[in-house]
Formats: sequence, C-alpha cells, structure tokens
Amino acid sequence: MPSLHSPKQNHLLAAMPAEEFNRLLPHLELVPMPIGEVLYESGGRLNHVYFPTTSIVSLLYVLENGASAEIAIVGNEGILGISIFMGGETTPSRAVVQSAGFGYRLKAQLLKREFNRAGPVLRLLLRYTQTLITQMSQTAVCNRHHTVEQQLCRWLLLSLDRLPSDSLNMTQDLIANMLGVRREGVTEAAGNLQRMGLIKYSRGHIKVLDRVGLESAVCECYSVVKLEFDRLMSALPKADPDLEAEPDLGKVGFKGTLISNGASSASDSPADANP
Amino acid sequence: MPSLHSPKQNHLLAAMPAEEFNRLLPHLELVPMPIGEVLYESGGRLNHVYFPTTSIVSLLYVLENGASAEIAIVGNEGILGISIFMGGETTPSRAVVQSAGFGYRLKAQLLKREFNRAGPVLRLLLRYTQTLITQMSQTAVCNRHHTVEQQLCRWLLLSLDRLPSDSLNMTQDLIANMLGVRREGVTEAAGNLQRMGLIKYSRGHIKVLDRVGLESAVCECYSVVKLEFDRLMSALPKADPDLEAEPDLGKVGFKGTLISNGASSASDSPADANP
DNA sequence: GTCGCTATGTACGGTACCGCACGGACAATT
DNA sequence: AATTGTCCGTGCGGTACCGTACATAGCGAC
Repeated sequence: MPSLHSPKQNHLLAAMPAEEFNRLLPHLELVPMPIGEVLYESGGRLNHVYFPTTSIVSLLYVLENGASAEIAIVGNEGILGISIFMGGETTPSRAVVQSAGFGYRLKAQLLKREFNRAGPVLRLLLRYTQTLITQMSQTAVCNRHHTVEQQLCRWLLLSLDRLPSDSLNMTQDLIANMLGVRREGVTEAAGNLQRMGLIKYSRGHIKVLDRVGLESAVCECYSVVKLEFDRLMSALPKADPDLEAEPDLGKVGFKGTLISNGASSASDSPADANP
Repeated sequence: MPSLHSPKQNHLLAAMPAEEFNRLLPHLELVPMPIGEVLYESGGRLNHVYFPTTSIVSLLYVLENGASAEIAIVGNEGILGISIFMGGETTPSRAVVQSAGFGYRLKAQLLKREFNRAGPVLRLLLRYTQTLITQMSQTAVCNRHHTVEQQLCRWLLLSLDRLPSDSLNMTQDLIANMLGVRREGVTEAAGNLQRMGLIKYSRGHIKVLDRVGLESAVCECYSVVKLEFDRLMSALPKADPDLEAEPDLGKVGFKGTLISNGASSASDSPADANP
C-alpha cells in the first residue's frame, strides 16, 4: 500500500485503461475538501476538474432570490466540472462540498487534451455524464411529484452510497437547502423516519439504522438513478463494431446494495412505460 | 430554392462545417413528425437521431404510476437522441412530438462514426448537450419553487421560440401532462393569462397576443435557459489553443427576441424566498 | 338537427407545504 | 455557572395545489 490516499479510490479514475491513467497520474493533485467549500460558483470559470474520493459534492442551482435546489450529487463515483469537456467552460450551477473529505484534481487544460484524443477517457466521461443527466432529470420529476419525506429518503440513500460509513454529518437546515424546502419540513420528515426506527440523529449527525427500511420508504427515483448508473457504468457487454476494441471499463459501482426490488410491485423494471 | 424543406432549417445541421455537413447530407432522411408520435420510449433502443425542423419534441420522464413531467423541449435548435453519442444507447426518458411538423433523421450508426472522428461535429453536439443539461436543471428548480402560472409562461415561451408563428396547437390537458400538474390548474393559469390579455385560446389552439407581457410574467428560468443557450451556441470567441482551429459555428439561435432583461429589477421576481 | 365527443369552466373539501414565531435542548466559550 | 450560539421541535394561519365531481360549450358525424 503506497498511502492512505489513492486516486483509484475514485471509480472513474480506477476505470481508466492503464495507459491513460498513467498519463494523467503525475498531474493528479490530492486536495482536502472541507465542508461548505465552493468548488465553483455559478457561471464561474473552471480551472480544474475534481475527482472526489472520500468527499461528497452537491450540484446546486440557485435562483435570483437565493432559493436553491440540489440537482445532482457527486461522490467517489464521479467527476466535477463536466463542462470542461462538454465544451461550455462554465455552467449556471454551483458545486458545494456536502461532506468533507479528499479528492484529486486535474488542470482543466490536461483534460481538454484528452478530449482531443477522443479516446477511451472521453468515452468513459461522456457515459458518466449521461448518468448525471439521468440524475438531474429524475430530480426534476421527483421535485414535482413526491413528498418531502420520500425525497429525504432518496437524498439519504444517494449520499450514503457515496460514503464508507452509515452516518453523515449534516444539519437539517442544510438538507432543506438541498431539497429546496423549509427546514421545518425536514424536521418533520426526519422525525417520522426516526420514529420509524430508520434513522437516528442529533445536532447535525445522522446515522442510518435500517437501510432496508429506508429503501422501502423511498420513491422510485432512487432506484431509477441507481440502476441506470449501474447499467451505464458496468463493463460494456461488447465492443461496438464501429469502434476499435472497447477497453473493458471494469465496474464502476456504488457501494450500496440495492435490495433486489425496493417496492415489491409487479413490474420490477424501474422504467415501465405503459403502452 | 431547392425545396420547401431543407436540413439547414435545423440550426445544428446548419452550424456544421461544410465538409462534415456534406458527408452527412446524403444520409439525412426527411420524415413527417405527427403530433403525439413517440420517437422513442423510455429505455427503448434508438435507431436514429432526429433533427427537427418545423416540429417540437418534448422529453418526458414518466413515473411508475403514470405521472409525468417534461424535463426539456427540443425544436429546430437541437437534436434528439443524445444518448447515441453520449454512449448509453438508451435513456429513461420518452420523446413525444408536441407540435406536428417535419424533421430529418439519421441512422444512429452514422453518428457514432462521427463520434469516433471526434471532430467539430462532436464538439458541436456536446456543446448543445450542455445547453440541454441547463434546461433540465432549471426545470428541476422551477418545479420546486415556481407557480403553475409562471411555469406555463415559461413553457409557452420556450415552445414559441421554436415555432415560426405566434400560435400553437395544444390542449390544456396535454400541457398539464408536460408540466406535471392537473388539467384544472392549467385551465386556471391559462384563464388568468387570457384575462390579462396575454394569450387567447380555444379548443386546443393557443395564440400569443402579448409576448412582452408574457416575458414579464415568466419566472427567471426562461431567460436563464435562453441566455445560457445563446452563450454556448453563438460563434465561439476564439479557437482553443489546445485544439486545432475551431470551425466557426456560425450562430445557432432561437427565433425569440428576449426583451433586454426580462424582469426590470432584481427583486422584481414574484417568487420570493428568504435569503 | 341531435348525438356524441372532446375541450374547457367551476366548485368543494382535503392536504402538503409555506412563512413566521417562539421555545427548548445541547455544546462550546468565558 | 452563566452566556451565547447552533440546532431542533412545535404551533398557527395561509395558500397553492390535489382529487373528484359535474356542468357547459364547441364541433364533427350521421
């Protein structure tokens, strides 16, 4: 073991083919990511992309009047700063560290060079970006149709999947900002979950007691995001005939073990479309 | 004039460098897109990408219980089927024609070949994808914080920007599905707008009478999406030093003329929240 | 015409969430 | 021990939207 920290703790970095990984390795810089740190501001220029290892970062969209909502959660499965390789340089979103930890960063310019090669690194990143799009879209629907309690469950599970332990440090006030609701709404929802014995919390410290219970209280949005992530980021079944041999991406997975089918309904498939 | 229809009516196609455009041209197939047609189903495999010219398509996320919400609108400024080049093959969203018209389609395989070249076509498409991400994210926040009436204005303006005329055919019931609210809610909101003299409608036909008035009734989400689109899709200021000379993308614009700054003052916004 | 269908209007109770206010519980500081 | 600040609980009126039900109005088919 070389050290306590390793870039391979980030699943995207770990999934890169050895050659590409080694090319990037000397430029990866380990940085601490304290809670509340703003990786980038809405519209601000990005100088680095970040690969979290032990931290979690929220993508927030902030309205003019200060109201906000989290539209995606990124942890050690992902990357921050996709607009670097998407071509836009900036985005209207704000990235805030939600759970303190570490991560590796890379100068934006180096990633653009990878973009230009259009090799497996880009393909991996674009594929990840699609999982992010799924997360954003599902968040939009969830905001429209589901209760605060359901959304709190979703948020807890998504955060938990990106952490090594079963507890997280987060005040209800901050969670309210993430979900775009009142703090009192979170108090009530969290109180319910605690009364049900699913979680335990006090003064900014939340511990999950019954993960299975949480998964049965959450809305479908959680499993849709999770399953779509797994589908996209698992080893590709076969090389596309049009592309040169696809490098086996290995498996880029969450920690979480989704109970086989959260809600025991007839149509197991999360995306069942009625004809 | 060669014909009534031209691929250049789609702004993305029009923005491609001549060489790339000519390579794709023989494979572009003009197709009618009748209202209600499902371009692809959630999770279904995509065989083509679509470039709308005179039609508008909605990206819908559908929940298990049938409830749905539109997370993006795509018209002649865009493309449908981004998961083809993002690498995922499918998405959990459904694409439905919202306003009848025409479009060009292209076999998925051909676009993947472009992906592999990683040339200006891919860069253009990825940049467009980022505008789509903005639209999705803003929709998520809008769903959380703004009233049905504001969202209806947003929806009308976004749709209008993609149509040649100032009227559209759409029942309140369908709009309700898009916004993810009850039909009655749309009836009430639309009634208000009509009473204000902003629109006129009857039996599925909506005519916008006062576009400026609409823009002062809409939430900020509309202009955020629009301005970000303009920023990303206008001619690139300068070639990135790291890339070979960037092809001038021309201008890929909406039709709409956004009043210089929709809300006259900062705190004009009707959605007030505490700081 | 009149029948039937679709689109729109209206009404009414229920509820989830909001904005606000205040009180108590805990932790760190002095 | 007292103070201060943060975090959480609770109550109360207000409102935007929901679910349901039913009434009207346009419009085509026959």
